[in-house]
Amino acid sequence: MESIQTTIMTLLKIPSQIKSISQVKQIHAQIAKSFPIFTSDILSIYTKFNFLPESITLFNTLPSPSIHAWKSVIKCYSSNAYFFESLKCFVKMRGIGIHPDHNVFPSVLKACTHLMYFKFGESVHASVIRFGLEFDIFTGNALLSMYSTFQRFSALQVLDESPERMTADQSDSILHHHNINNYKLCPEVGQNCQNPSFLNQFSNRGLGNLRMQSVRKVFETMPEQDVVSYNTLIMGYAQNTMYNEAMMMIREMGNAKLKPDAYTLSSVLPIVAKYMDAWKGKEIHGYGIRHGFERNRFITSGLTDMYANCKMLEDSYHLFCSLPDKDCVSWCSMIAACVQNGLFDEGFILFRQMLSANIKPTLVSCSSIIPACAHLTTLPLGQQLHGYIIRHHFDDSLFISSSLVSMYAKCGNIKLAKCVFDGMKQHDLVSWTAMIMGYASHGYAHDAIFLFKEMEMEGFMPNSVAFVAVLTACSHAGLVNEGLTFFNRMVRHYDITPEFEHYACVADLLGRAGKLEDAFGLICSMPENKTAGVWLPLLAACRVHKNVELAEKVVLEMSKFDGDNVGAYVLLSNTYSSVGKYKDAATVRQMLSKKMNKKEPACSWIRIGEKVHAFVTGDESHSSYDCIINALNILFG
DNA sequence: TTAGGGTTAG
Repeated sequence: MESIQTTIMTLLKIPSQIKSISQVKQIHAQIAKSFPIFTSDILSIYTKFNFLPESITLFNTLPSPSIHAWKSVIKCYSSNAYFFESLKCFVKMRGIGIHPDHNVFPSVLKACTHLMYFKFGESVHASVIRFGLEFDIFTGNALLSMYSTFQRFSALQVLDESPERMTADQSDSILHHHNINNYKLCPEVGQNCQNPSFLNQFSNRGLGNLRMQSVRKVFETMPEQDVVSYNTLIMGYAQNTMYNEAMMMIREMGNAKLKPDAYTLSSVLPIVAKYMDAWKGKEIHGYGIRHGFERNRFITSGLTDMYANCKMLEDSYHLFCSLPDKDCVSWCSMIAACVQNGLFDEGFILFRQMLSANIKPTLVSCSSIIPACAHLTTLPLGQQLHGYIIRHHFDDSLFISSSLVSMYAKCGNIKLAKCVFDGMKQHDLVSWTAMIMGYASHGYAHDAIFLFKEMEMEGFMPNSVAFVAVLTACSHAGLVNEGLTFFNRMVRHYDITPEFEHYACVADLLGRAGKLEDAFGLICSMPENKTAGVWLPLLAACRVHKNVELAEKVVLEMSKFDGDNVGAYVLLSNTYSSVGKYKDAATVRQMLSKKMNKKEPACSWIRIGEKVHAFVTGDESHSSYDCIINALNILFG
């Protein structure tokens, strides 16, 4: 008996010597029989292994759990992502008058952060101050993380309702006299963040800046900061698109003699990707290799994404291939890299390879590959994916629904697109825009405009993409006044700087309506990006309205940056022909035939059944070539 | 004891 007791005492004093959960269970069984006084120690060992069911069962057998037992179970709940239960336990503990300590607050604050319990988190902060633990580095870091997360949603309230202004008695009474069930998601955050007016609020970068200042204040009031403190702030800046500030923090980190770790690198990579700074990205990659982070999953996925964003797909793929154990995120990063760079077939090949490697598609991988179905107009594949999505209950996701709406619209089935849109429990700006664009591309301009106005009435503030959609609708339907009104509202009311796409839509709209000089003037007023995409529709309009003089001016403008544009010469030649200037048309055609040799011919294709039929200019190799030509002759009379 | 990845609309 004595020797068993000695062994158990030794193991309990050095729990790190216990190597498996079965050993814990053996010790537990022995202690439960002989030494119930050690039950609390066994509980802490169960929680060390994050073994939740055993921890809870054991905890429930304790007649009056100690602070040690309470904090073990609170931590265990939090570590297993049972955040609500963790907070309930914390409230119960406070309710019976047990004082929390520096071990328990980080777990509780983590639970508040994940649940987005904004006001409850503030009360916990007040309690931290009441117990004099605000200078504990772990608690401080947990607070920093909590406010950094909250700031993305409603951190102005952090500034206005700082718990530092509460008295100790106030904070204590909050945690003593409330019911955790009253702390459902506070209205500004969490699931309800789809609330449009709220979205509008935090889409403003200026406010985001102000919010991060409050997080920075928490950082500065900490008596000391470690790597976690810096990383938390850097992540906060990065997630708030305050990239310069994030980079500044890395420099400050160096001044504080702290070395960037894997967390730091994975926070910086999205910034480098955003700025398409491949040189800096390579530098980070090298630093990662030198410091042993080469296999870190967060870094490898960040690098894959960064290289893809910098249009260095080969580097992305090389890195991806070098990974010995690819998880679903590795696959998804590479698939998304292909799809976002227009390599839709390659995206599909990888998707199939992922399935062969027994990696099941997740919600995210599904939403990455659906746009490939949309662009390749492969409806059967898209429908198969939709079936999979329904079977796996991914269809509640806004990402999934928006991509499905877009896919069905692009594949020609606007009714199914509307069906998915109407079936959504809630909409966001992206899903509204997908549906508006669907209507616009199908020529249902009035439906698109109606939906755009409905979206505004619902309180959503349209962004530049939503305006592209509604302007496309106006352009396709020739709704000149409506289009110009939307364009002006975008600039004056919503303060959105027009981009290439907006100019292209309006120029096209004016051109189709015969207001050729207005269209020319608008394009000339563009500050940059006067590329072929914006001139060609005007040139097409010149042909329709037989305006040779303006067509020549347009081609002259285009020759300043794209002298070999075949489309421009075809349209100019056709414009000459339309007014009977056949000699000029022939001259342009001669020039064209010389340029054609330098150009890769365009290709179009159609899917019939399971087969894709592709056609290239001048290619007569298709087996049904004669039938196709006969059919075309019938169609064109 | 505290911090992190891939996704949707042009």
